[in-house]
Amino acid sequence: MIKKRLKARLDECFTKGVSQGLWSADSAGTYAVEEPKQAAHGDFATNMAMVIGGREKKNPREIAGLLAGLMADHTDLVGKVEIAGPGFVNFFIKPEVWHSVLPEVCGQNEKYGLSEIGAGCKVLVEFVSANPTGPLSIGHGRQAVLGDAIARLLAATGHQVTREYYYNDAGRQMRVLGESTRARYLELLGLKHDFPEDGYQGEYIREIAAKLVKEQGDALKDLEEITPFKEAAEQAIFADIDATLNRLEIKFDNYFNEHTLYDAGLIDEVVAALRAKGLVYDRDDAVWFKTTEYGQEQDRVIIKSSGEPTYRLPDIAYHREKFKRGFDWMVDIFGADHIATVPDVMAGLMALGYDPAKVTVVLHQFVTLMREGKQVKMSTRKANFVTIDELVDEVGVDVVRFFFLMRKADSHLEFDLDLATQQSQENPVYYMQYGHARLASINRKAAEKGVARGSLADVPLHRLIEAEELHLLKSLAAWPELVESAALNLEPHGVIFFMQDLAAQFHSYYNKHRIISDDLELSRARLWLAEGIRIILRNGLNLIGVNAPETM
RNA sequence: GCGCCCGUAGCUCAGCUGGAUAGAGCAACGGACUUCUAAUCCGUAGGCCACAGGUUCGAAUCCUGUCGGGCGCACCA
Repeated sequence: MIKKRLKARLDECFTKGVSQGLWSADSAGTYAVEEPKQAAHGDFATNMAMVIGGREKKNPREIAGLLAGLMADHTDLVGKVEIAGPGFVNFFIKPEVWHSVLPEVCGQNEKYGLSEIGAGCKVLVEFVSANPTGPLSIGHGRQAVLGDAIARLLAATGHQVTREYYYNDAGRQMRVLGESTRARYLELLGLKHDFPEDGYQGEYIREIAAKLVKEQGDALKDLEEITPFKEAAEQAIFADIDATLNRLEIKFDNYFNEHTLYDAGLIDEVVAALRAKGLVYDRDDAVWFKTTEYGQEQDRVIIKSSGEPTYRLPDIAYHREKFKRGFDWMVDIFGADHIATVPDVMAGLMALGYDPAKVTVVLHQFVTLMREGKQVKMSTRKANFVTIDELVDEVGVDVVRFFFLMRKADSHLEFDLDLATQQSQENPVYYMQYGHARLASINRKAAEKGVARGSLADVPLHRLIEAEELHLLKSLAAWPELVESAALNLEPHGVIFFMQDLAAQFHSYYNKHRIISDDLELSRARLWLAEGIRIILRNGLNLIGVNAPETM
């Protein structure tokens, strides 16, 4: 928030410099305000002089001098300006400016950090999208939490967010599911049965079959039709998935069934549209899409010789629907194993005249579960399959959410079960939660001792002069910008790193300085600072869907 | 063979829209609880940012190549 204010002043100076003929307008928008790593280099710095110098073949340090002169008009914000190194201009913000962030933070409270940069932007976040063939896996879990956090971030920045789950309850997978269920059903009745070659072997199928036996007895034993089995399985599995998502506090606004695309004739429409553009042809009884026109190595089949579409066609049709439904931005969260589908969908959209730049695909890499230093093997169809539900049973919702969000999506995620189950110092989740609990405890203590924070207007915030205090205030001021950048870049892990740093600063400060002391005025100022920190920790934890406990 | 992702401290990872002396947690070692929650803090140690070139005032960050790891490359999804 202070950074933005400084940037605005800098832009003013830049324009003034242009009108005074000090430099040309060419460098507009190319310079940046950044936070130097070294405290000695000021609160903020700009590379403007070096950028201009480079472009206009002028001495950067001279430009820096001119800029520093122009900044002399802004002493209300900047206390000291220094020219350093190759032409950096360093700014030292006045302490009272840092003090002024506290009323904003505390005044806005729950709303501090929210913004409207996404106002008017309708965005669709598609995630999980697992077909109902079994419980959610660890990989689905990462995707669910990631998608949910991204949706929360986008909503926090004013976007109009729709969360959607896309699934298909037809097709081969589901047929095998039905057959697997029937086989277990017959098995339970002690009848002859053939378990499908590639059937689903999980225990959950037996449970579904057992329920069928309980409810219907042997009434289904002579049925040729697998539909009742399939439907029973689908219903039970979806209920299960839903329950798991609920535990993780994840809700969807809409479930989009692939089937509706067929029913509405939209699949045929897409084929016809592509064919009309000459981008589709028939060969070997199949229908091919000329993806080579869009830079791919080979054309792809969109309708098999059997007459069934491949996954590409409905995927394209589905994304076309997203556009037609009026979304300005479409975010797809996919596992890394779905990389191959992305170029096909993009090509399809381009062919249909839509702008693929409006679709952002977030690919997340795989999760490796570690226990006692060794990798836990996860085979989808076999016995040692680990579900997200089991993981939640073992470590709890907060830890699962936090661990899944700790890494950027691009990184392989190593989930250390030993670390996650530690209810102690090593576990990073508790570090932040403990910070919040500690702050809440300070408030209780203050009340107990009869030390009221008082009205913010009357509190002598200028008493906050310790380096740690100013640094904390600076972090509080940076929160809204952090949320914005995490949202626009679809990177929830940024929130976690920020909060970890804030919690660390607070813990350190707490150990070094007393908040409640005999100095009543100072105590009040510090209590307000503490409240500001607590507000951000709580808002941040809410943003990633982790509890902010009052006590621990 | 082709495409995408990754390679940073012993381990797990930030930093990557180029900026000044590369960071955190864990593990190791040494300290701090009569005072607001020690699930905390302070200190020590730990680095050819995989490698080699290139771009420029300046590269962990951008480009090219090499090596290593993961994931894909169906008329499966």
